[in-house]
Amino acid sequence: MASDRSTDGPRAKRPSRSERQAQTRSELIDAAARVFARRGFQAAGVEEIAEEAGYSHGAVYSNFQGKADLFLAVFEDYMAQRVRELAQTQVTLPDDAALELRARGLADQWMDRLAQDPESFALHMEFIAHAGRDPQLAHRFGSRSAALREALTRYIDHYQHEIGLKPAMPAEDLALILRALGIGLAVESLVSPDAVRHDLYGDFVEMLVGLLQDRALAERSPRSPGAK
Amino acid sequence: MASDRSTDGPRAKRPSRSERQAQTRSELIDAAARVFARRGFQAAGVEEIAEEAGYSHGAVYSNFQGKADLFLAVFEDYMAQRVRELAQTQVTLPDDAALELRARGLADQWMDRLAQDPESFALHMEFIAHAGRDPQLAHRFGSRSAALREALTRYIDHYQHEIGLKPAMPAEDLALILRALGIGLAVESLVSPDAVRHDLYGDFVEMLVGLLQDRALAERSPRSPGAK
Amino acid sequence: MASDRSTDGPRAKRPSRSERQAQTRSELIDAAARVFARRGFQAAGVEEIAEEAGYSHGAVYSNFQGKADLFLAVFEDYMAQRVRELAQTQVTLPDDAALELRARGLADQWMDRLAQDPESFALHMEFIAHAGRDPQLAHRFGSRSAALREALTRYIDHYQHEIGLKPAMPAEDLALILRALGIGLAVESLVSPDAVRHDLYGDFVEMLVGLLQDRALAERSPRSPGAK
Amino acid sequence: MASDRSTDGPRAKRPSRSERQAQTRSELIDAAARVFARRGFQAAGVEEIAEEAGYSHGAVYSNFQGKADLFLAVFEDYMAQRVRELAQTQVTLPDDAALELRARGLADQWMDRLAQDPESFALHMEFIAHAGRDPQLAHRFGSRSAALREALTRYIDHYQHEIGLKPAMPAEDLALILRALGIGLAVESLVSPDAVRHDLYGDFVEMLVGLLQDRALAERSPRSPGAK
DNA sequence: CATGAATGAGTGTTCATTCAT
DNA sequence: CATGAATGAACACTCATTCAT
Repeated sequence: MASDRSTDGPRAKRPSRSERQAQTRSELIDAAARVFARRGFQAAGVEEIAEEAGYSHGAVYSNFQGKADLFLAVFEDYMAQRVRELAQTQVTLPDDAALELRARGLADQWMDRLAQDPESFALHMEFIAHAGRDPQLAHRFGSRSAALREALTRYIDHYQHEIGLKPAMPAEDLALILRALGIGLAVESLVSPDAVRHDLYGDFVEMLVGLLQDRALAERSPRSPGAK
Repeated sequence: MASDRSTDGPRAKRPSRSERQAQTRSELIDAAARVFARRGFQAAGVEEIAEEAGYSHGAVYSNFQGKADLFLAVFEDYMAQRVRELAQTQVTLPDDAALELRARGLADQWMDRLAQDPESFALHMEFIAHAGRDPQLAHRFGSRSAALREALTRYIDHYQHEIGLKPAMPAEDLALILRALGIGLAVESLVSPDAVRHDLYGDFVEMLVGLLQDRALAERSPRSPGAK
Repeated sequence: MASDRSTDGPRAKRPSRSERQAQTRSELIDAAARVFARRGFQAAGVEEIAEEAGYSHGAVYSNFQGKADLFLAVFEDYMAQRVRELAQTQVTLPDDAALELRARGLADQWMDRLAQDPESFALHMEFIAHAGRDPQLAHRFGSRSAALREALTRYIDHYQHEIGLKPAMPAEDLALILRALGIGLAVESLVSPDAVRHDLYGDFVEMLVGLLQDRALAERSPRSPGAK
Repeated sequence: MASDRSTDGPRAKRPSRSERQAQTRSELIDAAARVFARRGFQAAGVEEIAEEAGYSHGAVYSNFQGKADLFLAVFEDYMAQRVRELAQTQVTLPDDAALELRARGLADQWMDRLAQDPESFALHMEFIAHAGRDPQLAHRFGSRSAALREALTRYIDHYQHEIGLKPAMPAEDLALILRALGIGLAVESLVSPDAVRHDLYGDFVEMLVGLLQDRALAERSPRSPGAK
């Protein structure tokens, strides 16, 4: 929980120096998000970004270490947004929705976003490739990615518990697999846009969850000694 | 038509013009493969590649349209190699190996290669990101990728038929999913090297195939209440 | 619980406004002297200097017109120091020391300092070159240099009078020549460190003064080779 | 299919590739000399230089390692010119001119050039200061300077022998001293243009040579008993 | 007076590509 | 076909300086 340190009460008319800087920073991040998405990481010029935000390019260097640092700030915002979205989903969907449908819901959401905004995904891939040659950068990127992976893990864990699917596979692994699948499909659709049916991810996830549930049920019921 | 044969021995095959060119081309491709893997697509210099092959950079432009074209040639070779490898695997493994183990074999092979040579994967991701902003390039890249996808589809199809798994999911989709998963896990491990267990891919695939088989059996078994 | 600030110490001399400023100014100059010597005029950053002094870079602009102005202040201090040093030398050396040895003493002092701290000389050269394109700056620099030149002139004049060397060359010219020689040798040793013997300056000056004295004697008593 | 490969032998009208490059190189050097003199080393832009020569700035990087390398090439030409000039002087002046006048001739020549083209001198000082922080550069600069120093040494040596001045001071030292004096006076006149009389250098050199000659004569004369 | 956010001028260098030889 | 001189687009970053607080 954050506390407000302001002493001048609720009506601070004049933005203080640090408020103004926070605003500048945030405007730069927003502008950068647009320009990076539009042009890609490497093709985007620092000047171009600053201009989009209505500042001189020097302002970028006043607020960030450099282009890569600015990108990471954009990415951090983006991931925070995704985490919030996931929490939202958890609340929105009826809690008693069939597990398959919840899972497919997340998958479809991913594919929808991809269809709507393939640039952002391409951008992230580009940055990963860029960071792949720079361990320091890779690490900074990775730690920002972790938040979402962990949120997804918690999400899955929650339902696994509820339904008793647990034994099939640790939530952590499942979360990783599902995310990896989403990423992989996105890559494939970047390369061969027509090769990836929009529903494929959802179909597969739904099927997978169904299979896991069936098995869980079968294992609990002593009557059917099962296959094999 | 043959030109003048000089007398430098019966079997000293004097390379013809086109043979010589094919040789140059192939030397350039090999050199490029090394340099691209070592330095990345964008960081690799045309000069550097030509030098590695023992030519001047101009030679590259005599044999390829440019850097991207050279890359595609390298990639084509690489994919052809992978296809050949897949065929080899099909032959090597005992044909009666449990399906799960075959599937896991492929998955493990992928992870092994990734562990050994992460650079190549990073390279391909980099190029995909690069091509992502250039539809023409993306298409050229995609069509080179297709070959492997198709080979994998045929491979899966073969076993699905044999075992009667067919209904669960079209071979094509399954191939796509499995590949996507491999790619996604590779991406994750690029970003967070420690987050991806080496066996995870194999474990999952083995489990998945097991589940599918179980279901197929169950569906055929009279005792189970009708299919969904 | 924070304690009260105003109770620290009984009668700590509270610096007045202008004393405080003079102190800041002087701290900045000292810090600048170190940083300029270490990094050179152009490579030294205003920020770096301010940091060395424990201020923000803005403090520099509150106390000086800019970087060049700060440099001139440093240079002024430096020259004042040299002038004081010259006066000191005048007092220290036995007044009846042979003129040759006095002259050589100054020369050797110059070479010693150069050997110990070539950076300062390089710094001055750099600034001269910088100011060379800016007449206003050159003039400001020149007027600070003049003080030392004049002090040296007076110094020489004093002994010329005493010994009656006067006619050979005006003290002003001789001072200029001797200084120029020192500067030129320093430049040479900057460019080719091994080309300049450490004693060369002293040897030459000693010889020169000897020659001048001989001639003065000869002129006064054309016929009698007087004793020294 | 006759080619228009001409067989025109020695009178090749068309400049060969390497001739053309030599020409480009030389044009760039000439242009650089002008721009460097006009604007200074650091203020001169590579683009500006290339433009002055009628090439793209890339041509500079095709022919030189970079800006500093280009400068060194300019400087090399400049020094070669000075060496040639010195040889010329040796030939031009009547060989029986009084030694004092020869010496003063060189000094005056130096001051004349300085008066005419102070920029070149300022430029060299600037580069020395620049190179002062980069030992590698300093060395490259120094070795180009050496040629002139050596030529001057030989020049002096020649006349010292002839007249029997030798013992006073080794030619090498004298050459160094005279050059250093010229350089130092140039520096002084850069800093305080009015402080340096144009004739001062010549006057001093003339006097110095006179003194040395007198002493040499005195030492040879049997009448002076005091010779060591 | 000191601070520091923002400015913006200033630039050498790399490198894919072209084209005359 | 191979060569390599020349092109020219592209660019992140530094840093002295200003000015509102």
